[in-house]
Amino acid sequence: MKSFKTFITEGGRSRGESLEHSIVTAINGKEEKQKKISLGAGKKIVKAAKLSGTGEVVGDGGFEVTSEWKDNWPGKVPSSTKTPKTDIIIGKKRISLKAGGKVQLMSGGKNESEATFRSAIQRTTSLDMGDIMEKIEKSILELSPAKLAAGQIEAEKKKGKDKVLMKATRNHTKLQKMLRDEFANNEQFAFQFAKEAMVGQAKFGKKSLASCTHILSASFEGDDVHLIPITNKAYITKIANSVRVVVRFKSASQKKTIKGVKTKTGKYRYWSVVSLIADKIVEEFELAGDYLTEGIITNIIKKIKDWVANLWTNKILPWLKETANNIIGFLGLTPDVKFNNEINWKP
DNA sequence: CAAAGCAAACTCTAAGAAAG
DNA sequence: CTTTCTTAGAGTTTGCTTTG
Repeated sequence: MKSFKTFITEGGRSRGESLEHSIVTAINGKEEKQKKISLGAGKKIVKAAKLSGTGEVVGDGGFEVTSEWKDNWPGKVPSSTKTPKTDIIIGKKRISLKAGGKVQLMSGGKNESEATFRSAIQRTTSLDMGDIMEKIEKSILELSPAKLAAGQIEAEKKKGKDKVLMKATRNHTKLQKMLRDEFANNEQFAFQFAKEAMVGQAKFGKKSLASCTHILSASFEGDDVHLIPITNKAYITKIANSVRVVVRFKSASQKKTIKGVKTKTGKYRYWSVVSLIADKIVEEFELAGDYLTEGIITNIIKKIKDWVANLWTNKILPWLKETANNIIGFLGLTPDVKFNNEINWKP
């Protein structure tokens, strides 16, 4: 018989968390049935991803952020922002599990967004970073910290009376457009921003248990399994290119406890967030093809050989001469991957 | 010890797209 | 032309930790 407490926590567990437990119990011996997860899903994932070693589910507590990250808060970094990217550890792999179709990579408030932005900028060497980046940063700094509105946010927006709320809303529109443009036009920036949101190396440090080394994606049924090391630039590029940037409010109803009963006051607290949403993460894997999961170099060479064989004579040479970027674009890699020393260009 | 603060899961909705 | 399906976008709830 399960204790009441166990019953409660199981009920309260999200589907993603349940799948974490399916996987971990599967690899540790006997898979335990989880709510909303069919028994066997964990085992299927373990097998398909070829996982080995002992598994554990990583809890929330006890992770510290780097000083680079801390700088973006005026005082203490709130512990609620310190959720690790790693969901489960199996053997030496620190795995972030992305289950189901839609995945939210981040949904950070002002300081979290600023921290992510800065870490991305610092890791971007692209030259075309004009004043747009300054504008974005300024806009991020204008994001709203939590405030209290008279009623529900949407209704207050319609009324238009709350000046602070209206100003913040205009800023959201502006910032969202700038970020979307930048994601579309500056591949390096998009890459670094999305990577940090997924992996957390700047936030927690490379060696921290809270930053992940692998992304594991699967359906809740245990199908469509992909285990990708975060060193796979082609994969992160794919995600960065398909991610949707959303700048918006989050809100929560204010509650007061009157004589032991929680009652809504009618007011709502709201704050700005920057979200990164990947809609069809599994399909992205399929589209990206097998060079994601297999030896990347081998497949690049194969790809080049096929390509060269077909097109060398009439198209390639002039095209190649035009700009090195064409090669990079074709391969779907980010520019700082060095590969041309090792490849025999002849078919 | 209530309230603030926060992320993430969960849920609803408006509006366009597709089907009948 | 009407109904149904899909989905982008947004609000709500949950479950913590920290603060005053």
